Amino acid sequence: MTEASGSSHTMRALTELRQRILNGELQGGTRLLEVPLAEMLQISRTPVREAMSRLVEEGLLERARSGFVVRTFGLDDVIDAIELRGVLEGTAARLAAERGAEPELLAKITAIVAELDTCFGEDPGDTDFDNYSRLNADFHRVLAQLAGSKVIARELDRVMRLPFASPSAFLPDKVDMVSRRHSLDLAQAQHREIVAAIGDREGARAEALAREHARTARRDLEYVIARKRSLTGPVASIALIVD
Amino acid sequence: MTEASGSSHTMRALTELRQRILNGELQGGTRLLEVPLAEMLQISRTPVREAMSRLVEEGLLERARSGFVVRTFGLDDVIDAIELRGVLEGTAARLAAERGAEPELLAKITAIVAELDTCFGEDPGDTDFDNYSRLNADFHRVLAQLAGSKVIARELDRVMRLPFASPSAFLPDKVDMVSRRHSLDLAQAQHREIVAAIGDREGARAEALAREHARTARRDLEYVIARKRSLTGPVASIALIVD
DNA sequence: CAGCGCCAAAATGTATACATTGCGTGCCTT
DNA sequence: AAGGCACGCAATGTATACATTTTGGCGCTG
Repeated sequence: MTEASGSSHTMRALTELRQRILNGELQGGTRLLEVPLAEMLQISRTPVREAMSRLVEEGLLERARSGFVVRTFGLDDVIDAIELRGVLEGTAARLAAERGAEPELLAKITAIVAELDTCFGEDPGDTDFDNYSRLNADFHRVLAQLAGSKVIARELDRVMRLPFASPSAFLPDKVDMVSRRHSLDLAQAQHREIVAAIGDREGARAEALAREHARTARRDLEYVIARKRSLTGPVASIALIVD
Repeated sequence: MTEASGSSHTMRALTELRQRILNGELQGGTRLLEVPLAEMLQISRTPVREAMSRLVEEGLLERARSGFVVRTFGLDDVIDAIELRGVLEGTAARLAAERGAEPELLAKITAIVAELDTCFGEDPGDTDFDNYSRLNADFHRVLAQLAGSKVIARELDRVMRLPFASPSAFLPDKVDMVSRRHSLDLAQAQHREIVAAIGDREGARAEALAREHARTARRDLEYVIARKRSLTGPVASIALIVD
């Protein structure tokens, strides 16, 4: 939605490179050379450069003395990114409460929380993780908007784009669904509380709750890392990064 | 220091454009066209593009559907940026206290605070604003490092680069030095308290103090805006922006 | 008169050739 | 043999020509 959908060469290079970085194919510190990449993608250096430039904006690459390198993330950085997300979401929640959130957005996030409930079946094995993941991402997106601040929403968006700061990154497919379900129950209760606090204009409480929510996510991540042998899919990068 | 010193065409364009944006010559929302800029700077479109791309990274420009526009900042955004800075510096201070700051950095920031004292002469009119401004920037830079987190330092750096979020942006030359001096006294007292709280490992207190410090900066800004007729120099952009 | 669609020109996207820079290697000098 | 200078390669920086997309306006039509 935020992404310009263009099918130009730049976009293809952007998508391709982003994927390879998130996959872990391109490890942190790897220098990206324009010519080999251009040859690999069968395009000229120009759109490659353009794509790399945008990946710097996204925080996945860094500019070196000359050229670009893949940004390095260690376990410490992962933890810090989640901490940061919690702080920013806390701020968003507090400001939403203090300044009074747009009723429309408040209704929207309430609806999302309600819909999240439908992902939880009777049986723990019955949880709709995919749907939860999508709705959870929506929750955090709307939360970012609730403060009604372009500046804050923008920085929050930046942080969430860091490959692991996203709250949906910790929902791997096949990992011990029963105990994951436990985490999600807790997270869902927190969603409810955060929205309630904003509705009640209790800024400080909303902020504290949002921070706690992120702390839960961090614990989830630590759990995932601890069992990373059984991981596949979108979190593979984390498994590689923290090796 | 962070800035690559290169004297290439790209760097020249970057410097030139940045200056014109901060000057207010290029107002928010202005679309930047490559060809006219290239002609103006007597260079080709390539380095112009490159420079604009980097200005997106700095947060001064945005990418539109196609091309670039100068990012728009309103008074609300200015306030939010300062709020955000306070939150991030608060986080840095808290983490520094919780995790234990590097003694070397702690010594460094203590020295900066001490040196800041030397800027205050007996007479209010005797204040060395320039030196204060420089040291104050150092204080905030070191504070950003104290958390020992690349991720947090990076985002904080981003926010501080926003033209007005920087705590040194509110020290215009000729404006009512006596009452400015009052603000600086307060700010300096806060500097001291923040460092003390970090040294004492009082995370929550350090966080609260850093936030309060930013709130002081916001009040300073509001004061500056209120009297903006008498402004010149680096804050001229604010005067334009909030008109 | 409003709305739709198409055309032209202006602006960006892309390719490619050439310039410059930085670094490593090897030879020459002492 | 060791040090330094120079040459050359490889990579990015820059210019420019060409392709594609976007946009705004004009005229047609309902």
